[in-house]
Amino acid sequence: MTPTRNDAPPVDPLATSIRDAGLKVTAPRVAVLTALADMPHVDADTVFRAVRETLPGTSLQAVYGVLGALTGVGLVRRFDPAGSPALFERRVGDNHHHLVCSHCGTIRDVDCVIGAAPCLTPVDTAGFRIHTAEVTFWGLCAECAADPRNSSDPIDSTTHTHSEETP
Amino acid sequence: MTPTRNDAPPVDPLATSIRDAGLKVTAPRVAVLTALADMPHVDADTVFRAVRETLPGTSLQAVYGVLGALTGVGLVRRFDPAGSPALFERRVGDNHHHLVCSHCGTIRDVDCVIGAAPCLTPVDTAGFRIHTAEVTFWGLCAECAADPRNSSDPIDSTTHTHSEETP
DNA sequence: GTCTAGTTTTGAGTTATTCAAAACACCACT
DNA sequence: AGTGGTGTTTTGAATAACTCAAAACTAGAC
Repeated sequence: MTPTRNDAPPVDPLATSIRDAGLKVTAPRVAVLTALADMPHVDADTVFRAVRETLPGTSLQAVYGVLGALTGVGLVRRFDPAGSPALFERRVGDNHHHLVCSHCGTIRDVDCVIGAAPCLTPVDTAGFRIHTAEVTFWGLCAECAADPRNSSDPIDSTTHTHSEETP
Repeated sequence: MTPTRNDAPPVDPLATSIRDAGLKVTAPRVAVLTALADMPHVDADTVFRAVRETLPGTSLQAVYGVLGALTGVGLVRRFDPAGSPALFERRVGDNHHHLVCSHCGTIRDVDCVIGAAPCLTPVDTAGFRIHTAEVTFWGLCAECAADPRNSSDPIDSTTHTHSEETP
């Protein structure tokens, strides 16, 4: 215990990162970043519901706006798997990739061996000035692969719901 | 010239491929495949407008249905770049990848060095049974890179329109 | 404390896509 | 060649995920 005067304002690393990125620090922004700290890959609506817990009255549009702003300055990364709404994550700057379960939609990060983007370059770049190589691995997660019902699961790019089906 | 009897019915390779895939051969299906033969990466609406030329009265829903069916049997490949509607292509079975211009949305195919999917495997598969590695390269196409206005074009994943901006 | 550019709210609109029921047509069989 | 039945397509409507715009608000520079 050090019951001394406390005149040093608590430095909130979240607020600092927002400010350092050149954005104004606002409650919705802090709330969105906080929500993303708990949940690795979430869509805008999930962020919205999480933000509402701590900051009721926040609008969904504000969440879209905040996510857009944070993504724009590189504090958040956006990732659009086919058949799913856009997902957002705080892990940023390491150009990692994603494993997506084509049956239940679960997502796992996988490290990029190279680290920096673009970690890959095509043989023929067709004159493009490439800045990113986005890699998405599709497959069955351990859980879905273990379920005998999925043993012959095709590449059904339409069924990315997180549902359990009853036989 | 061999002006002989012609009693062998003309074998339509398109119709044959559809039938061989286990689907009924219908006019909309042939029309969609024909349209895709001309256009490498198009969205459902573009296919729809092309199909209408030769087969008026075809509904957009039919086009969605046909594209879904053809994708399901592997005659067509679907690809969902972030910020764009789903695109369809007939080039199939070679696991090729895509170059996307983040400024104008132009898409170019790039050969997969390996050929078969998954052409890549992450170091840690987290127990996933991976079947595909989907690689998308983002950058500026030669044309957009040449335009000095785009020389500092950021990774603006929101501007994938095929528009020209007037200064 | 005040001002102002940047944010958020409020309210509405759009786009891409899917669902469902009824009409229709391909093609296996007679 | 006709016919039946299942798979397709049409018709009509609904939905999810996002975007736009104007008015109200507020963080932070002065």
